[in-house]
Amino acid sequence: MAIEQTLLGSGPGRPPGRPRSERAERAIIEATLDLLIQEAGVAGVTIEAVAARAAVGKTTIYRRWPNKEALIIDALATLKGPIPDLAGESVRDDLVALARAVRPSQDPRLDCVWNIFGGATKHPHLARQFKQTVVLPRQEVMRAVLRRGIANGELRPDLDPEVAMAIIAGAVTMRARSLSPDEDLPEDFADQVVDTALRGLSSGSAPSCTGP
Amino acid sequence: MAIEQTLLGSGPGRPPGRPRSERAERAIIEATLDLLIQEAGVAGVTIEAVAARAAVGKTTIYRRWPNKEALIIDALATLKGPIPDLAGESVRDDLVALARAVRPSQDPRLDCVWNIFGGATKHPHLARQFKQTVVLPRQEVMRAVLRRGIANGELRPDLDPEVAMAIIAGAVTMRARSLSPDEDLPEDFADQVVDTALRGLSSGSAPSCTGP
Amino acid sequence: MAIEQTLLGSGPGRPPGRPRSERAERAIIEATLDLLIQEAGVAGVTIEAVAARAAVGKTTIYRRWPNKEALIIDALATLKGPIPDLAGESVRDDLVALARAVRPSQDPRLDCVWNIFGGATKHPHLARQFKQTVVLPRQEVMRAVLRRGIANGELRPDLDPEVAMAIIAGAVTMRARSLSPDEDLPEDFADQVVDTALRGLSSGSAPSCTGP
Amino acid sequence: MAIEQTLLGSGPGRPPGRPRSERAERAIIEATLDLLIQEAGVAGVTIEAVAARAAVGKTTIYRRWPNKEALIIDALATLKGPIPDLAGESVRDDLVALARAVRPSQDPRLDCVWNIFGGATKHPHLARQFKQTVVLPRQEVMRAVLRRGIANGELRPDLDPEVAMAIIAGAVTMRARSLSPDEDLPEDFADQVVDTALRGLSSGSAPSCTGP
DNA sequence: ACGTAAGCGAGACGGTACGTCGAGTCTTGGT
DNA sequence: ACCAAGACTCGACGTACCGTCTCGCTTACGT
Repeated sequence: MAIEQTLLGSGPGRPPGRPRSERAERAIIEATLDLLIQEAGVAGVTIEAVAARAAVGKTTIYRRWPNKEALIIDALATLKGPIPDLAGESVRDDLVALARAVRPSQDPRLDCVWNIFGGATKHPHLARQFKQTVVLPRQEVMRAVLRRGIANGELRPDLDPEVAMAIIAGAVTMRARSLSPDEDLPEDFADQVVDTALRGLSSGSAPSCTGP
Repeated sequence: MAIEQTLLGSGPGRPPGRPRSERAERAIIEATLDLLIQEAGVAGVTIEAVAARAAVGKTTIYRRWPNKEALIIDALATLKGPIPDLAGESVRDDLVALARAVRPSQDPRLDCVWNIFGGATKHPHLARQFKQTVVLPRQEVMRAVLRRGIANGELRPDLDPEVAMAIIAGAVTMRARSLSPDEDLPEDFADQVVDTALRGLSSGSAPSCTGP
Repeated sequence: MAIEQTLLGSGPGRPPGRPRSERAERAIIEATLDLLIQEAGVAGVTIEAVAARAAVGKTTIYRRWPNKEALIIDALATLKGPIPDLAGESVRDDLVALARAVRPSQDPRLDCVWNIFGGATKHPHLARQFKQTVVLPRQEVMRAVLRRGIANGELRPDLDPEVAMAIIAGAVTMRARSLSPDEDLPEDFADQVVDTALRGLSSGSAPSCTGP
Repeated sequence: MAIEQTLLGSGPGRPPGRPRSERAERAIIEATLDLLIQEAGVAGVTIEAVAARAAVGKTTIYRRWPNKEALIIDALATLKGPIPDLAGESVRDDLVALARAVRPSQDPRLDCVWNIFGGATKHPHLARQFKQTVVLPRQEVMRAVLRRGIANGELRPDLDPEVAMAIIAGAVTMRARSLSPDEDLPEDFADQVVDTALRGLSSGSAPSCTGP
């Protein structure tokens, strides 16, 4: 999401002038994340503090990101673990894998991102961009899994994938965000959620049982 | 959550001096909410702007709330509609009613609150307080409904109420927060979620049927 | 030259709100002058340094002066000694008194002002204002003395007061500005200049002698 | 005052490598002067602006001048017209010629220089250098003229050349620096000053006339 | 003809200071 | 004891230049 050093269609040639320092870029991201956890929140992240900790001029930060929010987003995006590889056999197992990836339990910093981009924020433009690059790809994968389940009969044929997605992803994130900073999600919470959702809450589960 | 005009054991008598202006208090809350929606975000809410718009001195605000966050929480708490009265007959209907109340669809401002208090925030202390006063009471009601359902056989006996709560509340809020500012939740989303959750996602719903 | 706390025709009543701190104002001016001499130049005067040394917020400075230059001018204007009282008997003695006042020898800081406001500067507006408040009044006094001399016969009747002013004031300031920072004007330089100017440089002094 | 491309005793041979571009040097000086007048002040002269306007890299400037001040001095030194050729007959005429040269009326940019180097400045070192190369040579010429006048009887024998110099040069520069940017010195101001100074201000001019 | 040494435009680098904004506190006179 | 107004200190914001440092390229000589 950082400002790209544009080439303007001039072909593959390097742009003129001194190239940007990769070292600086890394140091800035690192410093940002450090401050996020150390200061326990977005409020503690100051461009000036980031610059100082990364031993970098403020200019060098602003050359890459237009403002503080954008920097934080980018920093958090690097935290968001990769989309997990799915076994592709059992739909249930794939859903559990995805649910687990919502919150890689080892990194509590990730949660911040959800506080910054919910609905109304200071920078709706960036929120949109964040959704594009981080949220949507994951949703797409889950949607595919759900469709596969519907197609191969593992899931009900009349299931609305959007509702199902909201249920699984929503349950995990909601639970994650109600944790204290020191707590952590129970190891098997993703499993529980997926199993419970698959089975259904009601004792009857009528429709599918009342089949002929 | 506002600072109460303390009595400190001085008996039941009115505190001395001029009483606080109710008019000012209302104007402040109103101004805060106006700014929240008008500026489309927490960032646009400035104590100075609130004071100006409410035609009130900054002092008058700080006399009542210790800081900006507290004011915003309080303002949002007034938005959060009351806990709905439940018919108490069908567990399914009660759950739908609660799910609907998560997001009184007429007021998009409500969403902000979830952005402010997720996990790591600037003021964990206030987040905790917010949870106490706003979130927990609602959870308690839902938990009661779920327990009732388990007890009377409408829901599976082995259901974990926490997981169920995460599923229903999570699905609705997750969906709400992925809306554009102008969109709104589909009228019957809460119904869909509850019905889907009750029924289960899987086609088999085996476990409960295969009981001896 | 500072920004006045305007009353806008509201009569003699005090403006509302907390009044500006005289203590702060004095401290700011003092700090500015200290830095001017200590750092030996305008370049060493930083708003941030002034604020720090005066134990004052930057805002408090900017509330009173629109920018750095204006502050420095005002600070220097306080240095510029008052217009001396003139005996009013001998024109020669009055001119010497005025010439001496151009540069109150005890204060080398004064010179800076001339470096800031000569002709072309960053802030022509302020330069004009400075001329109005500081330079013109002094010129007026000297002009009056010269006119008196022309009228009462002490000076030539065909003398152009502007030229005479340029000669006397110019000679002193030029000499002053070519001093090293540690040097000082010779005690009696003003006397020498006035006497030399009165007498004339030429040995003949013809015109006035060759009169009939 | 520019940094010379040093030879270090290697004889008369050209230094190796690509020689410096004269075109760049000229463009830099031109750009500097343009900015000086266009922005009406030293403050508007930015190395970056100069580089941009001269279509030159900043490096190319810094290779030649150690800093901004030095560049400006050098630029202004090119403006300062050459020391005029003096007829050498009438002392009065020579003084007028020199007085005129103080401010070649066609170029208002020249004045700036006096604003930069008066007494206390940012770079006393450079001010000294400027005096050495620009001011002193002119003073020397004027001093010689004055001495010649004293010797050949055109000027009073007891005249102090320093005082006389201050009077003539001071009068012209003082008058010049009190001009608006659009005004210009009256054509014959130098003449007036010299004549007035020679004649003396006083009506009596006694001393030289009352000689035996 | 070709290598080598220095110049060139461009632009990123670490800094310092700018002038602005807002937070939360303090101080007036008036209700 | 309250109120509005507005000044107070403090600290971060995002911008502009400074003077330095690479980049890849372009001269011009001395082999």
